Amino acid sequence: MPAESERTEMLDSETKAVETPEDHADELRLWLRLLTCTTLIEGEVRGRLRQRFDVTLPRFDLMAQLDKAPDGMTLSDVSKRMMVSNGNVTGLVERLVESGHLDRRTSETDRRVQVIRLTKLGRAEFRKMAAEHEIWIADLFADLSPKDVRELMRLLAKTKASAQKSAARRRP
Amino acid sequence: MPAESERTEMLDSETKAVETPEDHADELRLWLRLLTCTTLIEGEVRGRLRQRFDVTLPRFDLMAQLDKAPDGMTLSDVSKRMMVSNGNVTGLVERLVESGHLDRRTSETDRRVQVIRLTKLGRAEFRKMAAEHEIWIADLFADLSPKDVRELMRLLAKTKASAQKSAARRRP
DNA sequence: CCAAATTGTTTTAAGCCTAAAATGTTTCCC
DNA sequence: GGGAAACATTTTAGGCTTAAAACAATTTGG
Repeated sequence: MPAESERTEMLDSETKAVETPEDHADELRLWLRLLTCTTLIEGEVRGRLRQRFDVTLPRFDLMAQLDKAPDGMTLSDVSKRMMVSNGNVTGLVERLVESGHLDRRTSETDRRVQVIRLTKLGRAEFRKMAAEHEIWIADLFADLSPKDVRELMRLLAKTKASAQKSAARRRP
Repeated sequence: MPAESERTEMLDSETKAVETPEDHADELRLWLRLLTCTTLIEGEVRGRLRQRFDVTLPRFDLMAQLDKAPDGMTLSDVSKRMMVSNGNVTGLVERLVESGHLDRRTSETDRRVQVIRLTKLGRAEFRKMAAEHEIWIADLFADLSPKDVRELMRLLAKTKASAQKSAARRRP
């Protein structure tokens, strides 16, 4: 009679005080695997963007956000969407304005706010890159069946929700 | 009669020249979700490490590698395991030697090679951090059932293999 | 109205990270 | 043995990233 109890209350007597350190090895392994996958794919995409278009991944990501927002976005919005710090966006935008890919203007109605959008050049270049990028991604995931993809989507949605909940517990 | 053909050869006549751009939106969404999960969890872990132990995530990761190798590792080994550039490891190690967490020596048998290992201090501090870290991870994944965890492990293994294959196709 | 709180952005200081070139060492193989 | 190739690491130059502090503008509540 094995005493296996996965993720349930402990059943032995005097249970409250026992404080058995639970086994979290599986979750740890899962996290490392998740990280490996992301690092692997991200590195591959980074390299291809550099070789093929001489552009960095963060610049591409920022342009991708703006491509979805024809009327532009504020720096804060971009920062939240990209999940990076405000200061990070400031520098990134500076360089992309410099290179002629972005247009930046102060909001008429709130002078704190900077609104940025893709220039014509920026949009054209992004579209070209995005078309190839999509193919790279498809190739990187090529061995997953449509069912695998659906299932992964579902489980990652659950993962995201779980992590957000955990983060919120700490930072209410 | 829907013309849906998921991930199969195209069946229309004159097929070779047609070059229909396939739809890769699902894979793209999957990649973005994967990236979101990783960024979310990584950011959370980074913040907790900083607040709780005043240590950076890369330092923690490097120590984690060394903790598994009591006899030490070469810089190349570390670099491969962590999937970061060589130069990156050089700097990271410099700072950790400086702070007394790492010991570095030139190999007796091959003077090109630097072997690094945790010092007593480094190991002790790492163990303390790792214990809490494991709990954080478990909490971040807390809403996944054991079955979810197994299933995610399986699908991510498949993903990793697929991505590696794709990367190898490009860089033979 | 106006001080305090909030919000949006930039600045700062430090560290992380990469790709590519440079340096030093060993191995290969003729 | 000796030159070429391979290997391990460091250096370089530039960019990315963060947390925290500083600054600026707006909103809020007495």
